[in-house]
Amino acid sequence: MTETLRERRRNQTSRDIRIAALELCFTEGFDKVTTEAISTRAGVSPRTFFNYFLNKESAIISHPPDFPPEAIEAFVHGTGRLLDDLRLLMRAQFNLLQDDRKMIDMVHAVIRTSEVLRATHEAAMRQLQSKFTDIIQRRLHNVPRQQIEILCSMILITVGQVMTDSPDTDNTRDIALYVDDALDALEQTLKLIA
Amino acid sequence: MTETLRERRRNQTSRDIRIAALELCFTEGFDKVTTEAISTRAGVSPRTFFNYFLNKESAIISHPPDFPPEAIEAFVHGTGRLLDDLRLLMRAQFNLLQDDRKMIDMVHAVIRTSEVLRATHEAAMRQLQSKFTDIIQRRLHNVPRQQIEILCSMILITVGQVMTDSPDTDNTRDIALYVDDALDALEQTLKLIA
DNA sequence: ACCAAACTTGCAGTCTCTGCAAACTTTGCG
DNA sequence: CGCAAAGTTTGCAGAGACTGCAAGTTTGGT
Repeated sequence: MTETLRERRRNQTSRDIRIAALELCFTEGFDKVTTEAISTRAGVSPRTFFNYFLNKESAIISHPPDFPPEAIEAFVHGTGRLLDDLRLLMRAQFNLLQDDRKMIDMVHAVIRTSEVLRATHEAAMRQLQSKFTDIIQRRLHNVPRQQIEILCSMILITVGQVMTDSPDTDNTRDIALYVDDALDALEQTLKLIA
Repeated sequence: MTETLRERRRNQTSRDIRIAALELCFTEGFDKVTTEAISTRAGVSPRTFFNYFLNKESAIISHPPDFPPEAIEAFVHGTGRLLDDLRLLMRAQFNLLQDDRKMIDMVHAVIRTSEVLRATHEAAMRQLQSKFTDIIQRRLHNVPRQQIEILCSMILITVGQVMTDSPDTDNTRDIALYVDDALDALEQTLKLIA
């Protein structure tokens, strides 16, 4: 088998805690929910909560998946317009999220209930950004890293803004459409400045 | 007189705490310093610390000053290239910081010692950003707010990146030069995409 | 069935932060 | 000056996040 019993248990407990946290925070707001309440609902001791998560925030915010390797290669060796190829790369990434769509929307709703949580979310995004920067750098060897960092910030900020601003999702939309909205908004903005 | 005794005392205590916090965190790192240590060094009780500051972070991070009104008007009714006029506006804002130059550099150094602090700093920047957006919106009535928000994010992110990335300051440089560096980097980046 | 490694739990303790009430200070006023 | 109102400081008790430790339980391999 691919997973030992121990691993399955561990994943299950982790999921239990995450879901307990998400459901509680969705109704009560992040700040009103104690780690004790989460642990109880998840059926573990408060101490165990901290064996799984570094802090209350990380039970809600999880790291986004990596970019799919084949999409990375396609981008790095791509020959299209930079923004168009970026769009493809990001769609590939977003498609990985399709399955957790419902959870992701809940997480975004919960993020709106707390400044701390928002900050944690942004920290997670920064990690994504650093991977993102590395990838773009591979395509644009000769461009100074600082500029690429700025470019990445611009893109991720825009995606974030679109995802939290957009009126409550109808949930039927393809999640990758966020990427399109964001990049369109970005292109409009660029015209503004030029 | 312009300030009553009470007000002067209050300002002085606030400054005492801020300085105690900054000095301690500069040498020990934000996470190693307790609110008790800060209070003791500032010569007040731990309870008083929280009468002055909402939390440990806010003793380090303070809100940036508002944009000077005359600079705002100049920008709103300006006729130059958007980015050039923005540059003037931001320089005017940065010039207000000139006096606290030394403290600001320390704050930036301390921010690097803690994720939490960085997050708090970004939250403060977000507030600036919202004022910034309002100002630009006044000049560009007909542009959708979302695009202006993106524009502001881009600029503030770039400034932040320049300020934290730039090799340790020589402290003699005009602080407003950060604005120039940032906007130059931004313009370079835009060329990349076009 | 048995042992070692992995996991869970309780407990005691540190730290941030809040509410409350008692003591003290400043201020405005007669 | 002297006194009341308003503003401030402080101590104390307590909630809640989080850690280290040690004792107990479960699992995986032999």
